[in-house]
Amino acid sequence: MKAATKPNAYAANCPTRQILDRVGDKWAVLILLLVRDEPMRFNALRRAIEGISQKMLSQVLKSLERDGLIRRRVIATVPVTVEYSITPLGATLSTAVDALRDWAESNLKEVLSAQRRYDAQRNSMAA
Amino acid sequence: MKAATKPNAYAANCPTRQILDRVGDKWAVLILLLVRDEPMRFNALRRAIEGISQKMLSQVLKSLERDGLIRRRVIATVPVTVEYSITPLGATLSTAVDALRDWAESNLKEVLSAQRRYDAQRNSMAA
DNA sequence: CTGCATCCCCTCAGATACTG
DNA sequence: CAGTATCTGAGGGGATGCAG
Repeated sequence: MKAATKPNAYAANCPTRQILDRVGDKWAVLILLLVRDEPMRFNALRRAIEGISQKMLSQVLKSLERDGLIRRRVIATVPVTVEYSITPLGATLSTAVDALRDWAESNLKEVLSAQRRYDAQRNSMAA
Repeated sequence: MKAATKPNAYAANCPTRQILDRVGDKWAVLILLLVRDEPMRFNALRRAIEGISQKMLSQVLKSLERDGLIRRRVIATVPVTVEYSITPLGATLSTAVDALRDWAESNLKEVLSAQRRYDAQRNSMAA
């Protein structure tokens, strides 16, 4: 069809966008950062991440495993134990995510004040 | 209630999560990277980003402006011209986003092959 | 303990039509 | 050109109950 010499991130079909979407997932990034520090069990993750439902957790874990970012290891105990850990691939991604989180923590105040300024502006308009 | 000494990104109320969510937005990042290269007009953005609706574009532009990441400049021509450009704050964020996009482009193949492996595994199970 | 299946709500985003 | 307003469907995600 078209011989794109380099990926166009703005095209709908661009696979890079798939990755970006995954990173944008509400929970995926949090899970990634948690299991990077140490392998974690299902319910440990559930407790660690405030507000996540069991359905979402299991769903996101599955897709992260599918993408090769985390590893699922079943230990045949009674009852069964399942441990999630990060893969080398996932570790490289988490580095990029770190940069993002750092930015967020560093610039949070500035963003919040920009929001206040914007809202104040709008309110004075309305009045 | 609790005297958190440092922000807990896993807590529901953590404002850092707000930022992460914004970055995870399907369109926001694309817009940010586009206007960073050069100031762009509304319809130029619309054309550049395949698949975005005019409603979403206007909505995302507004929230990016609210966050202080882009700047909206109205030029009093007939008909009116509106130009969107990146702010210094937005530029620093876009740097972190670059790292992410680079990761995506570098590791896309590996992710896709991990997905294929995972799916093959599941199919053989089913059979 | 670690999940899957179901129900169900409610938001998000696309389509369409209209305005300054 | 640069938006806003309204309607509507699709689906993301929570709650609950059951299973290996």
